[in-house]
Amino acid sequence: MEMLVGIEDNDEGKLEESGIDRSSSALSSPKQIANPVVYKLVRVEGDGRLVPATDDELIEVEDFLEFDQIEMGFDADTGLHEGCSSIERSSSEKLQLECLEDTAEADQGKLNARLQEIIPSSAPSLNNSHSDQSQNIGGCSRPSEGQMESGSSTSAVYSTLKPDFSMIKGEICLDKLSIRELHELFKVTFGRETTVKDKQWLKRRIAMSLTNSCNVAATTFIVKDNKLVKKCEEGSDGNVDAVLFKDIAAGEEDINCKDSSCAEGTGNEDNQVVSGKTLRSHEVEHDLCWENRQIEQRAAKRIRKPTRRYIEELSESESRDHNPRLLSSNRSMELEHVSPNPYNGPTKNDFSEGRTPVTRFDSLGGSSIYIPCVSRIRRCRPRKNIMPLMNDMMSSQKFRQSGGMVEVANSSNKVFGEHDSQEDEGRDEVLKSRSLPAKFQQRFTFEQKDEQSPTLDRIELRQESRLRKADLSSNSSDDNIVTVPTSKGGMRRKHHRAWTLAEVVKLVEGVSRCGAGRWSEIKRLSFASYSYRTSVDLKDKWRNLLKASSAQAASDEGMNSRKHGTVPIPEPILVRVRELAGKNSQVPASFSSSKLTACTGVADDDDRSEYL
DNA sequence: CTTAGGG
DNA sequence: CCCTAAG
Repeated sequence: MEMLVGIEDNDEGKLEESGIDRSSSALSSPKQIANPVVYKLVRVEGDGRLVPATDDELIEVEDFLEFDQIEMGFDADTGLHEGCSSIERSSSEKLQLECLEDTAEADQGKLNARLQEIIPSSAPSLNNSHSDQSQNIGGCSRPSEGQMESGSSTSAVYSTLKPDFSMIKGEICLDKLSIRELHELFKVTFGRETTVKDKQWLKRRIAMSLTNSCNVAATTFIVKDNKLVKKCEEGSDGNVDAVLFKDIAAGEEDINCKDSSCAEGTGNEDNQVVSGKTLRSHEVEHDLCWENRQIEQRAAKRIRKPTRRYIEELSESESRDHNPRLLSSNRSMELEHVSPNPYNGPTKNDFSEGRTPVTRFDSLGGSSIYIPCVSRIRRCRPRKNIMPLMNDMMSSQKFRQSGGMVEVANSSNKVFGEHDSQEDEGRDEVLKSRSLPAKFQQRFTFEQKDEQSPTLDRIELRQESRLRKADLSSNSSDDNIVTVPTSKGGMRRKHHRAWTLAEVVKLVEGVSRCGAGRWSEIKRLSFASYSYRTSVDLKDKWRNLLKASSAQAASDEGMNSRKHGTVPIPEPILVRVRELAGKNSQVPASFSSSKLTACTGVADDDDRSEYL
């Protein structure tokens, strides 16, 4: 014979107090179970029927309970627990009552319904319902496990009602107990009467007492060797049975640390549904509280449904904050999946591929290697990073579309390695840019329009191929990014990035389009893809180009191509630079104003003539 | 912040 | 490339 401890929602006697009408609400929704819980000791017959416990049995149980109680009891009542206890105590009864209503509302509907079905009246009903109950019971005892797996969160339907409250096969399912029963059990356990109507609270208390643990995740307990072992809760699920069990579990969860939160039950369910995270986080918190108080740590994870109170708190203070704390402090399995904000997850993912890692490393002070990348990123002027990123994406896409240039660039990159980094950055940026689809698209189109003419690209390719050798040497050396300590104390990355022909061409084009001096513009338009080239860099490069062009002009022959050491800039480009320089000097204003349209047209013509 | 110029 | 002054 097993004794089941169940909570019966049915007891309407308590309803009076709660003032909730179960019949109406209860059936419809579990949430509405506000009723008081009565504990009744029931004996489970071999056939699964529930029979009211005899005095003797009660006594036995009492002893049992008392025993545990002695050990743990004070926790529950004494209020030794810090936060929880105080809360419980001070507010417990009143709050609980209040809570009960709320809570009851939520869960109880189901419970009531089920109870009614299964157990019309607390004791008698049990008997009647035994068939179902028996199964349930079985479920409770063992099923609880299943429940846990399934996950109670979804529906914390208390409805579970089944006869579980009593011990079955060594298990005690508090969930099933009625308030009266719970009260009784409470009395037995703690040796005092309680006016608390909150089933959850009662269950929790009892459970705590029984388990000598603060962690009372589940209402169902397994009694082993006179010891109660909590059953896990968890499961929620789809099966009916599972649901029942789940409900139970849920109820218990609610019970956890916060008495005050008792009301949660009801609200919790909703909450759970809404956001598992929040709930869990709360649960965790509660758990922590308990743990702290009692220092008892049960490996068992608690799944706690957030109470309304919690929810409110969360909403106010931000569930996220709580979560992290919880996680850190209390690391429970559940938390992991729940707690992590979706936010983080996604973010990580996004970044993981791209730059983020690098950045992290940087922040960490990780390897210098990564740092460079970061620095590059940083360098990008535009906080508007998005723009650059977008541009990068655009450019890359564009390149791919166009074909030639890109391919060349890629190949060169591979060879040099330098480009690889570039590409990476580009990717990263792209990743980042995801967030701005609209802009991106706009940008993209824009870019396409603006992009260099195909001809140019081809030329660049050719040149690029030519240059590769030179670049190669230079690049390889260039790639290295060196960190230099700054006077300020900060480390400065000095990364020398050789200008590729493609970049030069772009620069020239940009200048032709926007005019010299509009570096930021050029940067945006033509160098979006090169995150590491800042407007300043463009300016500097242009300055160098001018010098080179003039020098070249003076010497007449392109020195560039010949000298390995020097940057091999194709003559056409230099020529063009020269022209642009002249133009700019002559009519900078016009360019600035006209920019794209006028400039482009003119510039293009010039450019083409040059290249062609 | 972007430019311009010097180092 | 970096740094800084200037708009």
